[in-house]
Amino acid sequence: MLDIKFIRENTDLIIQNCQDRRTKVDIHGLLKLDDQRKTHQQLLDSKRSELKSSSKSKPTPEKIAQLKQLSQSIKELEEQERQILEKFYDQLSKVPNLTHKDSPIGEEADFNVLYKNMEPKKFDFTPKDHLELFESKGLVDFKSGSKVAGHKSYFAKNELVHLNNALIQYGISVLAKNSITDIYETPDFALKSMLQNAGFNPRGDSDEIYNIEGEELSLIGTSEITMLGYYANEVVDLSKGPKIFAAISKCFRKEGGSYGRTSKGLYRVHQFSKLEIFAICKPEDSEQIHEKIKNIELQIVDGLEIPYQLIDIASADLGGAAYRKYDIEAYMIMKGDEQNQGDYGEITSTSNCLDYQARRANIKYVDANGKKQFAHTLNGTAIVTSRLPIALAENHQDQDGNIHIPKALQEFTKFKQI
RNA sequence: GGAGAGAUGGCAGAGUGGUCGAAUGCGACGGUCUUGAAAACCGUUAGGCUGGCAACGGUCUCCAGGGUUCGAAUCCCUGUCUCUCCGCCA
Repeated sequence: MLDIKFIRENTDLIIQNCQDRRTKVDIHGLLKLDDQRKTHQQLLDSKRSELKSSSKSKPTPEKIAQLKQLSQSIKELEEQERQILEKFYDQLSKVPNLTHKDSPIGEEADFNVLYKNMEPKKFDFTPKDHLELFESKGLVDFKSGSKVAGHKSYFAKNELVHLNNALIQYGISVLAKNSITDIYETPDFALKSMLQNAGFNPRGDSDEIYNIEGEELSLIGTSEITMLGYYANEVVDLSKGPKIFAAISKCFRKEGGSYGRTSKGLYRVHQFSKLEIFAICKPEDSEQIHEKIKNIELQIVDGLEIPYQLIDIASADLGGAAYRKYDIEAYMIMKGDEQNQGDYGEITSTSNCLDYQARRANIKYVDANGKKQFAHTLNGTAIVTSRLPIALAENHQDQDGNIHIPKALQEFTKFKQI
């Protein structure tokens, strides 16, 4: 969330930003709630003060009757305060983060293409999509997956399992080359309050999040949640530089209502594994670290020899927390239509959230003046199973339906092709 | 899963109904002393919200949420976590 004082002092900017982000929030209403909150607090404080000063020693019986009344009115005021605060924070948390000056303003499709590594291969045969390729080799089984775990679940088998493991190991090795050696395996579920810290809403009818019945727990959609939680309410020591981690977890997503060609096969599934990059840093370092994470992602995908485009996400598609977001989209046959052989589909995403998440999760560091300040947080995908195998299979297939394993991956698996 | 014990400031650890945001010790920081350091001594040492130009105030926070009471770190209930014992288990 943003600082209410900042919103007050930059109201026009915030209102414009909400428009750019296609987010409907009543900023003037929010400021009124803030006024209400303050006035109410002053009233409550003065009542409390009165009661407190009378409670320092035993009062006379006549006095007690008065104090009872006072105490009662405080309870009523406290109840009102709860309601005001609930409304206030509900509204405040809807205000999206600021937007980087270079992020394109516009709808989801208005992203900027920053870089393309190569032209997609022109196949001199009709290329298959990953589902055909994997199913023909018996490497993926959606039928059994659905039987066991419902729609869109699957069993990965044999070479695909080895490929997934090799990808993770490959990702870890690239991170290590970039001096990211701290690696955490996180819980795959977390308290709902932790999801909210990260800007997810596990309450109500979520289309995205699996809640665990009878528990205050949800399955995580990304280890960003657990990593943020790890540092929630902590003062992080950044005196020796930023904290940059790798985190491994399963990711669970409901993906409510997504059917059809563009989410075919492994593209949109309920469960996958992810090697994530997560960073906490001082405000002055976050842009540079964002570039660094982006470059690591490029290295990873370069090594896989997959055609891709790097895009700067447009304002309407940034979500609530990101200040700037880069996605890498790989060329995929499955994304094609009658006109095009294939098209680009997201495989990684890295966000700079500034102090938006840290403010809610209360993650601080000590600045040069010894003052505690909110840190900046960033995250980015290193490796994601399911989507990377799509890109590998569809771009490295031959006429016989074999999939060639790129050289960089061969170090981590015995297969040269599958 | 059962039985018991516990959760207090950066850390350790007092505090079982009123003047307690909280003794004491350690650590940290500042100062005196010293050529410098150590020791000793003196002092400072939570965060949020909020009022005020400021000086300086108000209030909240002793795991969390409820409750009892004129008044709660202290009493009651629920939950979370930690430890010990038993059970079960990879």
